[in-house]
Amino acid sequence: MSDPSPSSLPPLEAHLGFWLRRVSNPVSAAFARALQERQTTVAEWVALRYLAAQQESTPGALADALGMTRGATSKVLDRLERKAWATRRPHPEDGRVQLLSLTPEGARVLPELARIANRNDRRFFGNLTTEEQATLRQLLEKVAREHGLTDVPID
Amino acid sequence: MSDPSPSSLPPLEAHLGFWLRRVSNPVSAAFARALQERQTTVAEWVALRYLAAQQESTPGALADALGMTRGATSKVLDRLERKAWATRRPHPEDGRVQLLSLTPEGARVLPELARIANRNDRRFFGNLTTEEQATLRQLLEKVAREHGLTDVPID
DNA sequence: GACAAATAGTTTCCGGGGAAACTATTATCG
DNA sequence: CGATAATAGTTTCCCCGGAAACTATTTGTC
Repeated sequence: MSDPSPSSLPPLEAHLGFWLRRVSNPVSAAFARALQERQTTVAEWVALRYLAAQQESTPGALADALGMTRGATSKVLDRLERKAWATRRPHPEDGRVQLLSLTPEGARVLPELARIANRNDRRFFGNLTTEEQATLRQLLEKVAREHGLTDVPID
Repeated sequence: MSDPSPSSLPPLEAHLGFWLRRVSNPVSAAFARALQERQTTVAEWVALRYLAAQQESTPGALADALGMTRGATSKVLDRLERKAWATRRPHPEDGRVQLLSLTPEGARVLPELARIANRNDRRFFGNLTTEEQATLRQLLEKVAREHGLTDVPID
């Protein structure tokens, strides 16, 4: 808590950010490799889930939901459109806005992708008890909430 | 059954991997931006910290510690050497191995980088109680341990 | 109404990391 | 001993995402 003396060695204490990366990166990497078998990225999966829950959304709202920049989100939408899993069409009243829709084909692949996500989650967190899983989720949600990272669709 | 309507799918927020990414990515991104003021990446910071704790290590061991591929680790070492924060020298007995060392200059910048890391950690996790921080760390460590993602290697 | 500011989205450029090919050295085993 | 496998590291190629510049549209202000 109190800052150490300047002459002492640098505090090599494990930061929580370190442990988050330590766990999150391998989990996401494994998930990414699993999704690759369906030619899909993690961002595309999250975007698809969002579009399934939020009809008539926009790229800006999707960017907030993904926790990504609008530029990166634009490219995610390019890939989804190329696969015909989502569509963009102009807003009828505001010429700046694009309206997003999930295609039937996009909805069709969702269950398979969800299966991959479930498997990956079980693989990494299956050894935690139900209570531990709930605690971990609550703590992460608390941090997210207190930093405005909660633009997740409430379905 | 076979009703693939999106509402029948488990909610996206059910996955712990989702919440991990949700929190970890912004934390790491903010950290990366802060480190940029010292022309340093997150991987370089972790590598530096590792080299300070593990004298006479090797690129392979460092790769394991970073949770990165050997190729990526090789490039991290390139950057550290270019900044004269670390050195590579051939192993005297095994011609395949490189021995790594932290330079005095590298040791000198460590406290400043640690200060940035501390600030970032406080910013994101300062609102958690001491107990919550400990719990979060324990849970993350447990997941890491059970998947061979150990922190500092045991000699 | 005209012009500046704000908003939405896209594009361009660049850097970091993964996968796999590649080089070099050491270990294995017939 | 010699061929092959295994190990350590590096390099090459590619994809993804961020930052910032850019286009287009709408809003605000006088």
